[in-house]
Amino acid sequence: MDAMTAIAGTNGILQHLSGKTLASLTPHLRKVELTQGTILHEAGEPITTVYFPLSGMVSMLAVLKTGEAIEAGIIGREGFVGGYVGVRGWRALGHAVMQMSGEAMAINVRHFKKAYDASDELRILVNGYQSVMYFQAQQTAACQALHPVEARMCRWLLQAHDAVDGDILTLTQEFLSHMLGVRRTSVSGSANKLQDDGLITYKRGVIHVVDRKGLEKCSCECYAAVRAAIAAAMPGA
Amino acid sequence: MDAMTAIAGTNGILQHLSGKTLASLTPHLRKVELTQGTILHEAGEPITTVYFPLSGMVSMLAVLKTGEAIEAGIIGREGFVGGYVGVRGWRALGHAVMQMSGEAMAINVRHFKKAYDASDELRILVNGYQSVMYFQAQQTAACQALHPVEARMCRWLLQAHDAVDGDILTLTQEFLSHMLGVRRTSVSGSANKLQDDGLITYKRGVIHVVDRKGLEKCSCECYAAVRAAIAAAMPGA
DNA sequence: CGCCATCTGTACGCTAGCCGACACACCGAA
DNA sequence: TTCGGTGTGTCGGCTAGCGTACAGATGGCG
Repeated sequence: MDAMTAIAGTNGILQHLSGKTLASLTPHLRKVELTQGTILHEAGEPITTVYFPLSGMVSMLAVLKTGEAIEAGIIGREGFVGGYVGVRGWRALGHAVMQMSGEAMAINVRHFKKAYDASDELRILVNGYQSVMYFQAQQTAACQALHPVEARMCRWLLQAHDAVDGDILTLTQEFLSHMLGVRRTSVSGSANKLQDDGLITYKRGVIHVVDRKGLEKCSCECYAAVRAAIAAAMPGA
Repeated sequence: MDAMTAIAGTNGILQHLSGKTLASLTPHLRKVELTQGTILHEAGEPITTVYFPLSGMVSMLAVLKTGEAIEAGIIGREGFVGGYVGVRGWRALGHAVMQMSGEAMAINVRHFKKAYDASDELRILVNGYQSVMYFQAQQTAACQALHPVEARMCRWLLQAHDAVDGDILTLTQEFLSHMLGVRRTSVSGSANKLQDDGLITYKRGVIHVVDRKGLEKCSCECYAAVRAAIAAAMPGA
C-alpha cells in the first residue's frame, strides 16, 4: 500500500486524496503503459476506464464529421481522463488520445463512480479539474479565433514540455499541424523561425526545447492562463 | 408550491427533479428578470448566485488580457449558469453575460451546493449539463479553426433562435461580430448574403429569422452536434 | 422639424494562411 | 548498397478575412 501511495503521489488528483479515500480506490487501480497513439476514449463510445496519468500527455480532440480533429485540451499528470461525469451511458463526447507515451493509473468507471459519489473530497478534486478542462477548451476557442499560428505553436510546445521529463518532444510537424488545425507548411515555416531564433532545434520528428523562456515570450497568453486556472482550481498545484 | 413547480417546469434542469429534491431548492429559489447586457458572472470573481434560465440567452465568454472576449458557449432554458462546481472559492473562469433578455430562477450558491452534495439526482443533471458545456466549448474551438464566418454565423443565429420565443432576435451586427471574433464588415457581408437568399431579414439591430430550415443548411455541423450532445446528456431533452 | 447617435454598406489595399505540387534529405529495411 | 517510406523545405497562385476609412440610412429625441 505504501508503494501504491508513492505511485499515486505523482498524479495531481490521487496525491491530494486522504488515505481513506485513496484506500477505497487502490484495490481497483492498476498501472498501465500507454504508448503514443493509443486511443483512450472514442467520441460517442461508452467510457469503460478512467485514467490518472503519471507521465506522458493526453490530447482531448473535438472530432468533426469530415474526420478532422482539433485539439481542445491537454491533460498531463496534474489531472485525469474520462471526466464526462453524469453523461448518460458515460459516453465520451470527444476523442482522448495518448500523444506522448507514458504511464497512468487506470480504474474501471463503475468503481470510480462509486468512489466519486461517496467522497466529497474526490468530488471536489474531480469537479475542479473538470472546470479547468472546460476553461481550457474555452480559452482554446478564443485562441483559435484570435492568435496567430506561431504563438499557438509555442503554447502547444510549452504544454507538451510540461508533460514530459526532459527537453525532447517526439512529434512530427505533420502531427503538430493537425493539432493546431493548420497546414503543415505553416508549421514548417514557424518551426523554422523558432529554430533560427534559437528557441528549439528539431530533426525528423524530434523537437528539442532549447530556450523555454524564449518560447514563453513568443507564446500567446493562453499558456499562462491555463496554468493559472490549474493553480486556482487544484490544491497545491 | 404548485406555482413553483410550474415555473420550474420551464427549465431543463429543474423540470427533471423529483418533488423531493425540488422541494429542497424551492425555499431558496427566486425569480429574477435579467436584461440584455447583465453580467451574471465575471471572470476571476467569486460566484454568489447560480441561475436556471426560464427564457432568454446567456453567453459564456472567454476573456483575454487584451479585453477581447470570444463566445465559447450559449446557455438557454435547457441548462444552468454557474457550473464551476468544485473550483476553489467558486470563482468564475469566464464571463457569463445575458445576451437576450429573459427570466431565470436564481439561488444562492451555498444552498445550491448543499443540494448538489445531497442529491444524486441533481448531481447527475448538473454534471451532465456541465459535460455538454465542455463539449460545446470544444466544438467551438474546432469551429473557429475550420469553419468559415458565414457558417458560424448561421450556427449562432440558430442557437439564439432556440433560446427565444418567436423569430425576432434583437442584436446588432457589431455585437455579433464580437461574439464570432470577426470584423463587423465580415458580418455585414454575410448578413447581406443571408438576406438576399431569403433566410433572414434585418434592420437596425433587429434580425428576423424567416427560413429556419435554410439557416440549418447553411450552418456548419456544429449546431447539430451541440443539439445532439444536449439530447444525449439530458433526460428527455 | 432638425439633429445626432447608432447601425449598416462598401471600397481599398493588405496579409496570413490556404492549396497543390515538387524536390530533397534522412532513415531503416531488403 | 539500394530502395522506398517518411519527414521537411519551398515555391506560386489564391482567397478569406483583416484594418481602415468613409458615406448613407435609420430612428429617437428635443
